[in-house]
Amino acid sequence: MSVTIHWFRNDLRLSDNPALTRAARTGKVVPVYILEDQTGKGKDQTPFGLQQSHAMGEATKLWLHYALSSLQSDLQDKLVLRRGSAEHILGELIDETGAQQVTMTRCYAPHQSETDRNIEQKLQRKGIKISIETGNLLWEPEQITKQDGTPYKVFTPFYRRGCLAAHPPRQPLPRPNIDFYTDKKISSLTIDALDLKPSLKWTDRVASEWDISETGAQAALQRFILSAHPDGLHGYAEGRNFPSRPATSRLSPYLKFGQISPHQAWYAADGHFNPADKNLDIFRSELGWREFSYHLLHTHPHLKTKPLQTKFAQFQWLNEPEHLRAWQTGQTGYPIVDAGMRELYQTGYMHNRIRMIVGSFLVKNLLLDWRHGEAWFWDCLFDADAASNTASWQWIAGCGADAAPYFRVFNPVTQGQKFDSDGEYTRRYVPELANMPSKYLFNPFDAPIDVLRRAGVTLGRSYPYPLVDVKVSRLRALDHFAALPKSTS
DNA sequence: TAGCTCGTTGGACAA
DNA sequence: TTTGTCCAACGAGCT
Repeated sequence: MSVTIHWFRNDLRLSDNPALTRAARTGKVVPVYILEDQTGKGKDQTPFGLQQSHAMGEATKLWLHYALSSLQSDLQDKLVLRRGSAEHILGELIDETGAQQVTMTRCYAPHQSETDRNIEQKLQRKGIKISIETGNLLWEPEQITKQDGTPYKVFTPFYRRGCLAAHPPRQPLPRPNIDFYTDKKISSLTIDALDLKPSLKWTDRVASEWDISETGAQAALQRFILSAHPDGLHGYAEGRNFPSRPATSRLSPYLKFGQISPHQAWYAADGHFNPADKNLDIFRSELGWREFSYHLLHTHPHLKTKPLQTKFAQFQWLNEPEHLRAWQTGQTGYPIVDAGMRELYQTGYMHNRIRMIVGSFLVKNLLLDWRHGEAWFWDCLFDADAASNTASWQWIAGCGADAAPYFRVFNPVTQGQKFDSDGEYTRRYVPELANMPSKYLFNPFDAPIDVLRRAGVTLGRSYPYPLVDVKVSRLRALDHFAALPKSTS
């Protein structure tokens, strides 16, 4: 009897899981999830005193709790849950089950790649076959290079000439039939014993906004593909810019945990859309951005802590903890920024356009280190991903892979007027401004006193004064950025 | 090697 | 109110 251990990691799904399919084809399967205690490991000290570790954020833990619970149910309660070092636990399980093979999906975070290499060597020495399959990226990071063999640094050529010209992504696989290895002596922890659910009050409310399961992921994808214009893929090119509309896929957390594969998302519109449809093209290019982030992380393992453009290492960020706290808690005095930061805290998610606005505000208007923003998102966002989160923060800070001019600074007032013109999104998350007329909703500090009075707003009491003036702080940012040395890495 | 084009998402201001 | 132009400048990527 041939026994294979499938080690679940960021591939918490049964369908389109090449490594699990391989295990199922070989014989009996022992599915295992190992919670590796990373606290205190992989710490990376930045020059600004920011402690950045690879430990899971609170939102990640909460999502994982529910994701494992649904996976356990999908696997008919056969998922073995353990806690500790993966190398040690895989060794234990091999001894207990007599498994001759381990399958797993490739992960790309630098600390994971290192662990994988060690485990691969040790298992091979024991005569165990190990299969690491590509399941979570459409193209392997090292596979896409320029003609001279070096990695791309600009998205468009990476995606158009690199990815699209290479080969189409493989077609998704069906859910395999699994013959489980069963033995009462194989012990497993309960999900509660993994202690992933933070004891904070917000957790249940946050989790109730999502169906955290593989089925939930597929349902989200179907809703997005089949929704009528402008609330789904049919109106994606334009609709995705408006935070009050349900016009984005909201697949990011599912992709992060592998409850859906990018291949499934890539091909889901086939049969419903013209292959040349602009909306489909833009949606796929968003999947391309995810690939690009992994490509950058692969070529720059210190992406989380070190600016990709080395000239930024000397940048003089301000040290203003009260400003950081006001940004985190949605008390900056700029309603669109505060709405975004409160959406993040209340739902574990933030609309993409709003992410750019709050990011630009932190880095450009407040001149605070982008790594503070990255760390806060890492803790609060369900979809916080080792590649996308860091690459995107570097992008908005201007120190990453963005060739655009440094003077691009988002104006939180005009962005609000443009993309939330009726104020629906902003009023939802900043209810103390619910009665402000739209004309002054995004800049209540400009409103005449009688307008404020009628809206029941007292600046400094019911809603804060702005932390900084956007015009003044924009010019200050331009000065700082212009002073950077010309030559770069 | 030289030269050319282009770069996810912008803002301010003038006409 | 809308549209066009400039900001001020450079590296990536390709031919």
